[in-house]
Amino acid sequence: MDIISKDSLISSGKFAKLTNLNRSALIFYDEHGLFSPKMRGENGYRYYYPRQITMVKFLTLLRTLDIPLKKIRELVSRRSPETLLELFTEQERLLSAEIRRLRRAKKIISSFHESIQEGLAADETVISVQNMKKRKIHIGPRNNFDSKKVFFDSFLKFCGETAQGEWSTDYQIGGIFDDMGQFLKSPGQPSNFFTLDPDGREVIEAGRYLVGYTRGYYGETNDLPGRMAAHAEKIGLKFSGPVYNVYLHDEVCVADPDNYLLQVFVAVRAK
Amino acid sequence: MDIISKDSLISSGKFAKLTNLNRSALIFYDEHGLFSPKMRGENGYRYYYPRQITMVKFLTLLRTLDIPLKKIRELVSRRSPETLLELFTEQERLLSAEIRRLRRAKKIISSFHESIQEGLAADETVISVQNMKKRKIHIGPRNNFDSKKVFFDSFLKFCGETAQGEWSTDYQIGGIFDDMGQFLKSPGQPSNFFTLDPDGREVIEAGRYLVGYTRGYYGETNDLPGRMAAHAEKIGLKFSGPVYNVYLHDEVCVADPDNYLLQVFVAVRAK
DNA sequence: TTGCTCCTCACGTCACGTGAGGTGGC
DNA sequence: TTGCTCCTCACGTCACGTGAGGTGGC
Repeated sequence: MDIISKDSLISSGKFAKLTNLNRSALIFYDEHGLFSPKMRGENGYRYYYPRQITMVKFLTLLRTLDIPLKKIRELVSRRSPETLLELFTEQERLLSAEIRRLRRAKKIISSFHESIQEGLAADETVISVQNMKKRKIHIGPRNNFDSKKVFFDSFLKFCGETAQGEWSTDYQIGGIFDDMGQFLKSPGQPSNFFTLDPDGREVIEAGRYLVGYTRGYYGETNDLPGRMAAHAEKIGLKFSGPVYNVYLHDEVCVADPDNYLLQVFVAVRAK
Repeated sequence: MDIISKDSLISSGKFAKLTNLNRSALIFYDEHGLFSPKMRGENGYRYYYPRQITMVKFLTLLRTLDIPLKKIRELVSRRSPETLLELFTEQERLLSAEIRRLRRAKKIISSFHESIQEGLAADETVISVQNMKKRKIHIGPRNNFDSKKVFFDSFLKFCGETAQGEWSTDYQIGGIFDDMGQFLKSPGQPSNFFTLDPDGREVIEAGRYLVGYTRGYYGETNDLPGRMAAHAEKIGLKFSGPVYNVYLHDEVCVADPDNYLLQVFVAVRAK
């Protein structure tokens, strides 16, 4: 209960408890000349005085604010209201930036979470018409699949270029084909890559889409293009606008490349 | 422009640029068996293949989400949609907790910012009536200033006890006196300490307060109590409710303890 | 005497970043 | 020949946390 010693000399262990600091932190500060006990016993014991709590409060406050010890050390002897206001203003900026970074991480998680779950719920055997909601995306430069370039050369180039710019390449990446004709002709070669970036400039419009799924490595669409075309024909729909390819399951959540889950969708209208 | 080599072998430097990773990170992953180039030249040069970008994207995504390499390593071979959903859910929690911590740090900064600026604007020579806004606080246990206990013993005890509980001792600390009589009688011995914690249970009510300032170390009020009593008498006000002591400038922003700036305020009414 | 507390090394953490010193390739 | 790129050590970072091995105090 009354852990304050009567003669006002406090051992390192007790002082640690009172200040809610780890004893090793106290020793660390002592060894690094930041904050030392007022007294040492003959046996080497560290003894603190109650009023030394103010220095501990100073240190723990600034550490709580993630201010590095180096800055704290510089500050100790130069403290002034003006210096502190300046430091706090700057630290506020750093904290805000870090919060933004973490929020972005959370957005990325949500985005993947949604895709992975959508993938788990998908029935690969079925081609169906679905209403899709509007999504923002960032579209990369037009791909150039000449005779020598293959899928991964273009993909790597897209990653390199988005990495150079301010665009995040962390969101899932998909491919766009100008129209169903192009997708049928060269299904492994999208005209552009895009990321499902919620801060992107471009959009995938909300609307009715014909949706199909297939499994396989990047660029492999198996018989899906043909099946989608046949299905549309059968139920009397015609395609409109670009064809989107999105990997709901990719290297992020599947170890075997042959099991990547591709979702293909394209807007449809009645004929 | 075309940094993709024609034979699809990419040196570590080029691959680093394409993936927007530092070359040293690539080497680090290689050395730690997380991700290695598909080929080594006879001279030891690392050569990557374009399709290795998928592994880099996997790694950088998870690192962006602040997932430690240890977990990533465990995950690599056990990836599945379910595992990933679980990991993401947990990481979301961690990120949220960290965001809360940083937000709290920002709140603390704002609080100090306000106090420090108020202190800079204060005129110590003047006692005045001011309208104060409502503030939330957390009030500690009642102090026990018996014959042997001095200011810092009580203060330390307060810090120790708030540290044990869920209360933050990082916000500024002030003292409360039951009424003006008690403050006049023993101005260095507040009946309770409190923190200016915006998540506190108790409040300082909004209203008209008589406000005075003085400089000095903790517990030193100089002639302020008397001056405040005299001033109230002179302008025909009577005191109501507790007397609050708050250090606008303390060890956080002032190196010399004799320059700590104390603000004292107490609600007043017309006689 | 038995715990409990205190001490001082010394090493581990985490994911790289940064030279130093030297070599290979166009 | 001159840069440029690549290599391999090896050490630094940051603020402690965690033993190991031993001693002091009630």
